[in-house]
Amino acid sequence: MNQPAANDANELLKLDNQLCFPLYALSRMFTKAYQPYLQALDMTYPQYLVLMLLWEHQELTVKELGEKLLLDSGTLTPLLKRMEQRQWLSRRRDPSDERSVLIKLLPAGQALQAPACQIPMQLAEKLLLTPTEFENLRAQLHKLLAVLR
Amino acid sequence: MNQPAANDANELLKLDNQLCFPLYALSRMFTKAYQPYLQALDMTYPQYLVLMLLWEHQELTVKELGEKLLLDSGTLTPLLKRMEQRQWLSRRRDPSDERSVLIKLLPAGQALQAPACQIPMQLAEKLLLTPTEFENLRAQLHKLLAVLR
DNA sequence: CCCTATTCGGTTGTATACAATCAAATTTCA
DNA sequence: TGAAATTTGATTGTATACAACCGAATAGGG
Repeated sequence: MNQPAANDANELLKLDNQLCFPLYALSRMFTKAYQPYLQALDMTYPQYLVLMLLWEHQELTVKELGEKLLLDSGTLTPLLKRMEQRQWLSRRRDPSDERSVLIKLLPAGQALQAPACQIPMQLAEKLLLTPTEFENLRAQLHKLLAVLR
Repeated sequence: MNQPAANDANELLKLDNQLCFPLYALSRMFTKAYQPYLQALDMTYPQYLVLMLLWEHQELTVKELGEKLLLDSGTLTPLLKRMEQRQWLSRRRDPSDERSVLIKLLPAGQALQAPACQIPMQLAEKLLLTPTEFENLRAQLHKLLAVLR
Protein backbone atom coordinates (compact mmCIF):
# COMPACT_ATOMS: atom_id res chain seq x y z
CA MET A 1 0.00 0.00 0.00
CA ASN A 2 3.02 2.26 0.20
CA GLN A 3 3.41 1.59 -3.45
CA PRO A 4 4.46 4.04 -6.18
CA ALA A 5 1.09 3.49 -7.81
CA ALA A 6 -0.56 5.28 -4.86
CA ASN A 7 -2.70 8.21 -5.88
CA ASP A 8 -1.36 10.86 -3.53
CA ALA A 9 1.85 12.17 -5.04
CA ASN A 10 2.70 13.97 -1.81
CA GLU A 11 2.82 10.69 0.03
CA LEU A 12 5.59 9.66 -2.31
CA LEU A 13 7.55 12.71 -1.24
CA LYS A 14 8.22 11.26 2.20
CA LEU A 15 11.47 9.59 3.13
CA ASP A 16 9.78 6.55 4.56
CA ASN A 17 7.92 5.71 1.38
CA GLN A 18 10.96 5.54 -0.84
CA LEU A 19 13.60 2.96 -1.53
CA CYS A 20 16.21 5.56 -2.20
CA PHE A 21 16.60 7.05 1.26
CA PRO A 22 16.98 3.79 3.18
CA LEU A 23 19.60 2.71 0.67
CA TYR A 24 21.42 6.00 1.12
CA ALA A 25 21.22 5.83 4.91
CA LEU A 26 22.06 2.13 5.13
CA SER A 27 25.05 2.54 2.90
CA ARG A 28 26.48 5.18 5.22
CA MET A 29 25.57 3.21 8.34
CA PHE A 30 27.39 0.17 7.01
CA THR A 31 30.42 2.29 6.25
CA LYS A 32 30.26 3.57 9.81
CA ALA A 33 29.88 0.03 11.13
CA TYR A 34 33.01 -1.01 9.22
CA GLN A 35 34.90 2.05 10.39
CA PRO A 36 36.29 0.79 13.73
CA TYR A 37 37.56 -2.39 12.07
CA LEU A 38 39.03 -0.58 9.10
CA GLN A 39 40.48 2.15 11.30
CA ALA A 40 42.52 -0.53 13.07
CA LEU A 41 44.04 -1.34 9.67
CA ASP A 42 44.32 2.36 8.85
CA MET A 43 42.19 2.15 5.70
CA THR A 44 38.94 3.65 4.45
CA TYR A 45 35.97 1.73 3.12
CA PRO A 46 36.58 2.46 -0.58
CA GLN A 47 40.22 1.50 -0.10
CA TYR A 48 39.01 -1.76 1.45
CA LEU A 49 36.87 -2.39 -1.63
CA VAL A 50 39.87 -1.90 -3.91
CA LEU A 51 41.93 -4.27 -1.79
CA MET A 52 39.19 -6.91 -1.86
CA LEU A 53 39.36 -6.89 -5.65
CA LEU A 54 43.15 -7.01 -5.66
CA TRP A 55 43.25 -9.88 -3.15
CA GLU A 56 41.18 -11.79 -5.65
CA HIS A 57 42.88 -10.70 -8.86
CA GLN A 58 46.40 -9.45 -7.98
CA GLU A 59 46.46 -7.04 -10.92
CA LEU A 60 43.72 -4.97 -12.56
CA THR A 61 43.58 -1.85 -14.70
CA VAL A 62 42.00 1.34 -13.40
CA LYS A 63 39.25 0.76 -15.91
CA GLU A 64 38.52 -2.72 -14.59
CA LEU A 65 38.44 -1.45 -11.00
CA GLY A 66 36.07 1.29 -12.08
CA GLU A 67 33.77 -1.17 -13.81
CA LYS A 68 33.60 -3.47 -10.81
CA LEU A 69 33.16 -0.69 -8.23
CA LEU A 70 31.11 1.63 -10.46
CA LEU A 71 33.57 4.44 -9.77
CA ASP A 72 35.23 6.73 -12.32
CA SER A 73 38.79 7.92 -12.63
CA GLY A 74 38.04 11.15 -10.84
CA THR A 75 37.44 9.11 -7.70
CA LEU A 76 39.89 6.27 -8.26
CA THR A 77 43.00 8.16 -9.32
CA PRO A 78 43.56 10.09 -6.07
CA LEU A 79 42.38 7.11 -4.00
CA LEU A 80 44.86 4.79 -5.72
CA LYS A 81 47.65 7.35 -5.35
CA ARG A 82 47.15 7.38 -1.60
CA MET A 83 47.29 3.60 -1.54
CA GLU A 84 50.42 3.69 -3.70
CA GLN A 85 52.11 6.01 -1.20
CA ARG A 86 51.57 3.35 1.47
CA GLN A 87 53.10 0.71 -0.78
CA TRP A 88 49.90 -1.31 -0.78
CA LEU A 89 49.91 -1.32 -4.57
CA SER A 90 51.88 -0.17 -7.59
CA ARG A 91 50.71 1.93 -10.52
CA ARG A 92 52.35 1.65 -13.93
CA ARG A 93 51.33 2.14 -17.53
CA ASP A 94 50.60 -1.02 -19.47
CA PRO A 95 53.55 -1.35 -21.90
CA SER A 96 51.27 -2.90 -24.51
CA ASP A 97 48.74 -0.06 -24.24
CA GLU A 98 50.08 3.12 -22.74
CA ARG A 99 46.56 4.41 -22.18
CA SER A 100 45.92 1.87 -19.42
CA VAL A 101 47.35 1.93 -15.90
CA LEU A 102 47.97 -1.40 -14.21
CA ILE A 103 47.26 -1.58 -10.50
CA LYS A 104 49.18 -4.42 -8.85
CA LEU A 105 48.96 -5.68 -5.30
CA LEU A 106 52.23 -5.30 -3.33
CA PRO A 107 53.31 -7.37 -0.30
CA ALA A 108 52.19 -4.70 2.17
CA GLY A 109 48.74 -4.81 0.60
CA GLN A 110 48.69 -8.59 0.56
CA ALA A 111 49.59 -8.62 4.25
CA LEU A 112 46.35 -6.82 5.06
CA GLN A 113 44.19 -9.68 3.83
CA ALA A 114 44.60 -11.92 6.86
CA PRO A 115 43.48 -9.38 9.46
CA ALA A 116 40.69 -8.15 7.15
CA CYS A 117 39.30 -11.68 6.83
CA GLN A 118 37.63 -11.44 10.20
CA ILE A 119 35.70 -8.26 9.44
CA PRO A 120 32.74 -9.52 7.39
CA MET A 121 31.91 -12.23 9.88
CA GLN A 122 32.07 -9.91 12.87
CA LEU A 123 29.74 -7.50 11.15
CA ALA A 124 27.30 -10.10 9.92
CA GLU A 125 26.66 -11.08 13.51
CA LYS A 126 25.37 -7.59 14.24
CA LEU A 127 22.70 -7.73 11.54
CA LEU A 128 20.37 -10.18 13.29
CA LEU A 129 19.28 -11.60 9.94
CA THR A 130 18.57 -15.25 9.37
CA PRO A 131 20.58 -16.88 6.58
CA THR A 132 17.46 -16.89 4.44
CA GLU A 133 16.75 -13.21 5.04
CA PHE A 134 20.37 -12.35 4.32
CA GLU A 135 20.33 -14.25 1.05
CA ASN A 136 16.93 -12.90 -0.03
CA LEU A 137 18.01 -9.34 0.59
CA ARG A 138 21.31 -9.87 -1.18
CA ALA A 139 19.50 -11.29 -4.18
CA GLN A 140 16.99 -8.42 -4.27
CA LEU A 141 19.77 -5.84 -4.15
CA HIS A 142 21.66 -7.56 -6.95
CA LYS A 143 18.51 -7.66 -9.01
CA LEU A 144 18.04 -3.92 -8.56
CA LEU A 145 21.70 -3.33 -9.36
CA ALA A 146 21.26 -5.20 -12.61
CA VAL A 147 18.21 -3.14 -13.53
CA LEU A 148 19.84 0.20 -12.83
CA ARG A 149 23.26 -0.69 -14.25
CA MET B 1 24.58 -20.77 1.01
CA ASN B 2 26.42 -17.50 0.54
CA GLN B 3 25.82 -16.96 4.23
CA PRO B 4 28.15 -15.38 6.75
CA ALA B 5 28.27 -18.72 8.51
CA ALA B 6 30.15 -20.14 5.51
CA ASN B 7 33.40 -21.79 6.43
CA ASP B 8 35.74 -20.14 3.94
CA ALA B 9 36.56 -16.68 5.26
CA ASN B 10 38.06 -15.71 1.92
CA GLU B 11 34.73 -16.22 0.22
CA LEU B 12 33.34 -13.53 2.49
CA LEU B 13 35.99 -11.14 1.20
CA LYS B 14 34.33 -10.91 -2.19
CA LEU B 15 32.11 -8.02 -3.18
CA ASP B 16 29.35 -10.26 -4.42
CA ASN B 17 28.92 -12.08 -1.14
CA GLN B 18 28.33 -9.01 0.98
CA LEU B 19 25.35 -6.81 1.68
CA CYS B 20 27.49 -3.77 2.12
CA PHE B 21 28.79 -3.31 -1.40
CA PRO B 22 25.44 -3.60 -3.19
CA LEU B 23 24.03 -1.06 -0.75
CA TYR B 24 26.94 1.26 -1.41
CA ALA B 25 26.68 0.87 -5.16
CA LEU B 26 22.88 1.04 -5.27
CA SER B 27 22.85 4.19 -3.18
CA ARG B 28 25.13 5.93 -5.67
CA MET B 29 23.22 4.55 -8.64
CA PHE B 30 19.96 5.89 -7.25
CA THR B 31 21.56 9.27 -6.70
CA LYS B 32 22.69 9.16 -10.30
CA ALA B 33 19.23 8.13 -11.45
CA TYR B 34 17.76 11.13 -9.62
CA GLN B 35 20.39 13.46 -10.99
CA PRO B 36 18.77 14.45 -14.32
CA TYR B 37 15.49 15.24 -12.57
CA LEU B 38 17.18 17.13 -9.72
CA GLN B 39 19.51 18.91 -12.09
CA ALA B 40 16.48 20.41 -13.80
CA LEU B 41 15.54 21.92 -10.43
CA ASP B 42 19.18 22.85 -9.78
CA MET B 43 19.45 20.84 -6.58
CA THR B 44 21.52 17.94 -5.27
CA TYR B 45 20.19 14.75 -3.76
CA PRO B 46 20.95 15.63 -0.10
CA GLN B 47 19.36 19.05 -0.67
CA TYR B 48 16.29 17.26 -2.02
CA LEU B 49 16.15 15.16 1.15
CA VAL B 50 16.21 18.30 3.30
CA LEU B 51 13.44 19.84 1.21
CA MET B 52 11.29 16.71 1.49
CA LEU B 53 11.44 17.03 5.27
CA LEU B 54 10.69 20.75 5.16
CA TRP B 55 7.76 20.26 2.76
CA GLU B 56 6.31 18.00 5.41
CA HIS B 57 7.21 19.99 8.52
CA GLN B 58 7.81 23.62 7.46
CA GLU B 59 10.29 24.22 10.26
CA LEU B 60 12.86 21.93 11.91
CA THR B 61 16.02 22.39 13.91
CA VAL B 62 19.37 21.31 12.53
CA LYS B 63 19.37 18.61 15.17
CA GLU B 64 16.03 17.26 14.01
CA LEU B 65 17.16 17.26 10.40
CA GLY B 66 20.30 15.42 11.44
CA GLU B 67 18.34 12.81 13.34
CA LYS B 68 16.00 12.14 10.45
CA LEU B 69 18.69 12.06 7.79
CA LEU B 70 21.42 10.53 9.97
CA LEU B 71 23.73 13.37 9.06
CA ASP B 72 25.80 15.46 11.45
CA SER B 73 26.33 19.20 11.59
CA GLY B 74 29.61 18.97 9.71
CA THR B 75 27.61 17.89 6.70
CA LEU B 76 24.42 19.84 7.27
CA THR B 77 25.79 23.28 8.12
CA PRO B 78 27.48 24.00 4.78
CA LEU B 79 24.67 22.27 2.88
CA LEU B 80 22.03 24.41 4.62
CA LYS B 81 24.07 27.56 4.05
CA ARG B 82 24.05 26.90 0.32
CA MET B 83 20.29 26.43 0.43
CA GLU B 84 19.94 29.62 2.46
CA GLN B 85 21.84 31.56 -0.20
CA ARG B 86 19.22 30.47 -2.73
CA GLN B 87 16.44 31.64 -0.42
CA TRP B 88 14.99 28.16 -0.22
CA LEU B 89 15.12 28.30 3.58
CA SER B 90 16.03 30.59 6.47
CA ARG B 91 18.43 29.89 9.33
CA ARG B 92 18.01 31.59 12.70
CA ARG B 93 18.76 30.82 16.32
CA ASP B 94 15.83 29.64 18.39
CA PRO B 95 15.09 32.58 20.75
CA SER B 96 13.98 30.18 23.46
CA ASP B 97 17.19 28.13 23.17
CA GLU B 98 20.07 29.90 21.52
CA ARG B 99 21.90 26.63 21.02
CA SER B 100 19.44 25.50 18.38
CA VAL B 101 19.15 26.78 14.82
CA LEU B 102 15.71 26.79 13.26
CA ILE B 103 15.52 25.90 9.59
CA LYS B 104 12.36 27.25 8.00
CA LEU B 105 11.00 26.69 4.52
CA LEU B 106 10.76 29.89 2.42
CA PRO B 107 8.42 30.48 -0.56
CA ALA B 108 11.15 29.71 -3.10
CA GLY B 109 11.68 26.36 -1.41
CA GLN B 110 7.97 25.69 -1.19
CA ALA B 111 7.65 26.41 -4.89
CA LEU B 112 9.95 23.48 -5.65
CA GLN B 113 7.55 20.93 -4.23
CA ALA B 114 5.15 20.84 -7.16
CA PRO B 115 7.74 20.03 -9.84
CA ALA B 116 9.49 17.59 -7.47
CA CYS B 117 6.27 15.65 -6.95
CA GLN B 118 6.66 13.89 -10.25
CA ILE B 119 10.13 12.57 -9.58
CA PRO B 120 9.48 9.51 -7.37
CA MET B 121 6.85 8.14 -9.69
CA GLN B 122 8.98 8.57 -12.78
CA LEU B 123 11.82 6.74 -11.10
CA ALA B 124 9.71 3.97 -9.65
CA GLU B 125 8.74 3.01 -13.16
CA LYS B 126 12.35 2.28 -14.00
CA LEU B 127 12.78 -0.25 -11.21
CA LEU B 128 10.71 -3.02 -12.76
CA LEU B 129 9.60 -4.20 -9.32
CA THR B 130 6.14 -5.46 -8.54
CA PRO B 131 4.29 -3.64 -5.76
CA THR B 132 4.90 -6.62 -3.50
CA GLU B 133 8.60 -6.73 -4.26
CA PHE B 134 8.88 -2.99 -3.71
CA GLU B 135 7.16 -3.21 -0.35
CA ASN B 136 9.10 -6.27 0.78
CA LEU B 137 12.39 -4.65 -0.07
CA ARG B 138 11.40 -1.40 1.62
CA ALA B 139 10.43 -3.29 4.76
CA GLN B 140 13.68 -5.28 4.79
CA LEU B 141 15.75 -2.12 4.46
CA HIS B 142 13.84 -0.42 7.25
CA LYS B 143 14.35 -3.44 9.44
CA LEU B 144 18.08 -3.30 8.84
CA LEU B 145 18.06 0.44 9.48
CA ALA B 146 16.43 -0.14 12.82
CA VAL B 147 19.00 -2.76 13.77
CA LEU B 148 22.00 -0.64 12.86
CA ARG B 149 20.58 2.64 14.16
C1' DC C 1 49.70 5.49 -44.38
C1' DC C 2 46.98 9.59 -42.72
C1' DC C 3 42.95 11.47 -40.57
C1' DT C 4 39.36 11.03 -37.44
C1' DA C 5 36.96 8.88 -33.68
C1' DT C 6 37.41 6.50 -29.55
C1' DT C 7 39.53 5.02 -25.32
C1' DC C 8 41.71 5.82 -21.03
C1' DG C 9 43.54 8.35 -17.11
C1' DG C 10 44.30 12.64 -15.08
C1' DT C 11 42.86 17.32 -13.52
C1' DT C 12 39.74 20.75 -11.79
C1' DG C 13 35.89 22.37 -9.35
C1' DT C 14 31.88 21.55 -6.47
C1' DA C 15 29.40 19.03 -3.02
C1' DT C 16 29.00 15.84 0.24
C1' DA C 17 30.49 12.79 4.57
C1' DC C 18 32.49 12.54 8.88
C1' DA C 19 36.00 12.54 12.78
C1' DA C 20 37.80 15.69 15.91
C1' DT C 21 37.65 19.80 18.21
C1' DC C 22 35.73 24.11 19.79
C1' DA C 23 32.62 27.63 21.84
C1' DA C 24 28.43 29.18 23.51
C1' DA C 25 24.16 28.19 25.81
C1' DT C 26 21.68 25.42 28.89
C1' DT C 27 20.89 22.03 32.39
C1' DT C 28 22.03 19.64 36.58
C1' DC C 29 22.86 19.09 41.09
C1' DA C 30 25.73 19.37 44.96
C1' DT D 1 23.52 29.54 43.37
C1' DG D 2 27.49 28.31 40.86
C1' DA D 3 30.75 25.05 38.97
C1' DA D 4 30.65 20.89 36.08
C1' DA D 5 28.44 18.20 32.59
C1' DT D 6 25.68 18.20 28.56
C1' DT D 7 23.73 19.90 24.37
C1' DT D 8 24.02 22.09 19.96
C1' DG D 9 26.13 24.08 15.89
C1' DA D 10 30.17 25.56 13.69
C1' DT D 11 34.87 24.79 12.08
C1' DT D 12 38.81 22.23 10.31
C1' DG D 13 40.96 18.66 7.88
C1' DT D 14 40.78 14.49 5.16
C1' DA D 15 38.61 11.45 1.90
C1' DT D 16 35.44 10.37 -1.22
C1' DA D 17 32.02 11.16 -5.50
C1' DC D 18 31.32 12.92 -9.86
C1' DA D 19 30.58 16.17 -13.86
C1' DA D 20 33.22 18.43 -17.22
C1' DC D 21 37.14 18.84 -19.62
C1' DC D 22 41.86 17.71 -21.33
C1' DG D 23 45.68 15.21 -23.64
C1' DA D 24 48.07 11.22 -25.00
C1' DA D 25 47.61 6.75 -27.12
C1' DT D 26 45.29 3.71 -30.01
C1' DA D 27 42.05 1.91 -33.43
C1' DG D 28 39.75 2.11 -37.86
C1' DG D 29 38.49 3.43 -42.42
C1' DG D 30 39.66 5.25 -46.84
